[in-house]
Amino acid sequence: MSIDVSQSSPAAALSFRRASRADDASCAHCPLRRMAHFQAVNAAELAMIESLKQAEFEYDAHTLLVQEGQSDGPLYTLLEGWAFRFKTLTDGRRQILDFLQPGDFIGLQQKMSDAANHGVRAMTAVRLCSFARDALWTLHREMPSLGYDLTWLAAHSEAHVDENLLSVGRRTARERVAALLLMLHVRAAAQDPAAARHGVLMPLTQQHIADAMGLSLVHINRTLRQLSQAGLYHSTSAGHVRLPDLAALAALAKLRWPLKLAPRPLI
Amino acid sequence: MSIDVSQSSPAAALSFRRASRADDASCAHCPLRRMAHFQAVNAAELAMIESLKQAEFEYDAHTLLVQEGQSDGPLYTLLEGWAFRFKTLTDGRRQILDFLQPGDFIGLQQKMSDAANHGVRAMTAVRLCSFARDALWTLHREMPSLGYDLTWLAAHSEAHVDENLLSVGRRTARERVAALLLMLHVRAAAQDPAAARHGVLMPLTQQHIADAMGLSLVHINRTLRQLSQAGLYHSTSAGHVRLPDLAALAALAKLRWPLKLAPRPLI
DNA sequence: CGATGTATTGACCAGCTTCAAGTAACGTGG
DNA sequence: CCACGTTACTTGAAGCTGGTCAATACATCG
Repeated sequence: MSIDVSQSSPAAALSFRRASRADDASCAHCPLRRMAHFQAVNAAELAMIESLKQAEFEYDAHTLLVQEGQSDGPLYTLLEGWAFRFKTLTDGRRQILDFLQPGDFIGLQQKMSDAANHGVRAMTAVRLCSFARDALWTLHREMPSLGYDLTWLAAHSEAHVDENLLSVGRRTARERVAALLLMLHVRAAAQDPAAARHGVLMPLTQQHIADAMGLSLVHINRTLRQLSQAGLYHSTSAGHVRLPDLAALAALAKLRWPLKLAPRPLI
Repeated sequence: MSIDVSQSSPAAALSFRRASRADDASCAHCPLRRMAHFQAVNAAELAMIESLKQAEFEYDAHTLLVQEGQSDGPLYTLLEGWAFRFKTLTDGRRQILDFLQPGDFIGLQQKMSDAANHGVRAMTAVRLCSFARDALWTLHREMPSLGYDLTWLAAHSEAHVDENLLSVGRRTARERVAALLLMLHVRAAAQDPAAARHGVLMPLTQQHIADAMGLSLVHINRTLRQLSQAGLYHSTSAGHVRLPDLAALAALAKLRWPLKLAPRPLI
């Protein structure tokens, strides 16, 4: 059983720092927008996004970005680093719902109800772009194309959770780990296709994998070892992961393959 | 292991019939709109919805409404009956993602990508309201308040999957069944608060519960029996379910309680 | 140089699956 | 009206997947 105690840990509570708005924080020069992985925007859309942007923040790894049950939580776009969404049971058992990578929107689901029904925690140091509280409605009203993008993001966020639910509900431990590594690898590689040849940076601990796949830490360890011995998984230091045979992993995971990612809207 | 063979079953393939547009199928008189459970719309919004509505269809129980991988699938609002969304592995194992009740939107996620990444199957006879293929973009463009509602629906659909993922990943069999029954009961009761005193109509088979909670049919049977003997669950004939002590079930399921449902937008 | 977080491995066992068989309810056609 | 097919539900027995407990190794870091 995995218990989430980090909320009450003083280290986690104190481990954040803020950065005021950087000098060149304009959305036009946002490095994410240069990636082919993200959809292009026109000038009007860019101006609208810019006008709703409030500031950039930086937080340390392990910072709690959104608390479960929090009302009137923040609205962010993740610019740098990884985070995860999670839910806990009343006795503390934690389930990771999905992992967030640069470009992902934080707080959309929560703004649609009176309180957040999941928490969000940074896995690495993160850089965030924060938006005005009423940005969602403003986007819809003033710029329907961006409102449409919000629906797109919500739908695709659900698709990630759908895939994880399929894994946790119907895949064996080996299949789950293979599927998760594969999905994260594809998403991470899409952000930097060139560098992905030699492996991809995936700042996961085995505890993260366990909490995402509904398994115990011990069993994840044994399963990773199996995959490693089968030559399907190789992890170097500092979270650098190489998956030498993606197709074999996909077959093992009973995953439809190949997987092609559509360009994402970026708000 | 649960294998989904029903796609290839001739009974399922032939078991649908269509109904042409009914005489009084205007949205203004839609019985769903009279429920307090759904948000009110103004005249302009109602006219917009009406203009995008194409026809009403009726299908028999077990009909496949959306096929996994289908491109250019339909866009429906479920008016009557229950359905479920599901995904399958390449070897046929099936996971139910969530259950759809009247008022739920079908096809939103699928329209946001080039192909449906999940299937939808009717559990009972269903009545559906179908919309034009480009209705999503039209709604966003012409009536931002309804575009916002679409985002709302997508976000809340994800919340259901989140809850199921928490169950499947971190709850024991007893807790999972308790949580599922409770969530479905609350949603069903919201549709007809008056009738809910004496139990609620839930057209679930034990196989559905098994496929939704990632357990085997046999184990669901034993678990339901336990709950029944504990006096927490009572099922009469024809899928009428009574949960005598909701708070006790919630405590058993480690679910935050009470659960209040916000009024849903209805498109 | 302890302190802390992460990874690793062994031993034991329990929750759940699988296999198997049988009952019950219902509709359909002879 | 009964025989039959179909679907849903029930129960027992055996065994496997993965959990729990425990101990150790290893790294980083203030």
